[in-house]
Amino acid sequence: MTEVCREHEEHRDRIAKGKKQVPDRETILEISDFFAALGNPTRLGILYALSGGELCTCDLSNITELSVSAVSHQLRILRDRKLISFRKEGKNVFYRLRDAHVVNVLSVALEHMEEGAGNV
Amino acid sequence: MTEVCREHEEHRDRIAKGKKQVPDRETILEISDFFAALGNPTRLGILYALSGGELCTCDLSNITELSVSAVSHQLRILRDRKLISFRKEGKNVFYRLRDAHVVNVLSVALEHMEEGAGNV
DNA sequence: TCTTCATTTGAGCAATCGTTCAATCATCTA
DNA sequence: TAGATGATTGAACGATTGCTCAAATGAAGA
Repeated sequence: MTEVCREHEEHRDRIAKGKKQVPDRETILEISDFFAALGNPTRLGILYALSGGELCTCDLSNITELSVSAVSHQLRILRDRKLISFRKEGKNVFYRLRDAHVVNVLSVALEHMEEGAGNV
Repeated sequence: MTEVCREHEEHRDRIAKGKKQVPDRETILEISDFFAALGNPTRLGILYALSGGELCTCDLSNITELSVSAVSHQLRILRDRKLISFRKEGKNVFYRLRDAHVVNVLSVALEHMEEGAGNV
């Protein structure tokens, strides 16, 4: 690490330019946390399911075909990452997508998949 | 898992609706792989750096302040996930972002961060 | 050819992740 | 109040991740 490949000026220039593009460490960590939350099949399934409207924990357990406990653990992660919010009604807890950005990101990802990222 | 909370019809209806929103298993895995690739600070830093133009492995090692080996391992993951492509020039290998979707996704994520996902 | 430099690769290891299981909490109803 | 039901929590575990280190590969120049 830290060594520039040779003493070529072009390397130093490129490095300086590239460095400018990288957000500060804290922002990087926030954003990668956000993506990491989406980077799991169970959580992604939960989010897609919620895009059709609010659902309670056991509904999500049913849809994902995972234990209520497993789903609850994942819901906590999605809550912590601010991707979903919830309301309590009697014994049930209903979850919903927290904002439009989640939906946007999901659709851009689908584009990426569909537009032949798999071939080319 | 699998049990509907009670015998309420509304649960069955919601579950049916939620299920319809979830893409098939294979698509879910593809998309979550895509997000998982973005869900790591090192890889995210690499992608942001590359948004300023192509860079070689040792440039990226310098920018990320990680060993060349560590960067190379992460570059392979980004290559496998089709997020970047590369060209060889002499002893160097120059990497670049593969398509506009990556940039789109990154900007939507930034929006999500900036628009007070951290508070509310 | 031999050497050097940029990069890749594979083994190894600590840290993290995702699930299960059992226990607990919270709310409703009898 | 007791019992039932929905949800959460924490421990435990195997699997995966991300790094380091050492070795291997590939290209350029002496």
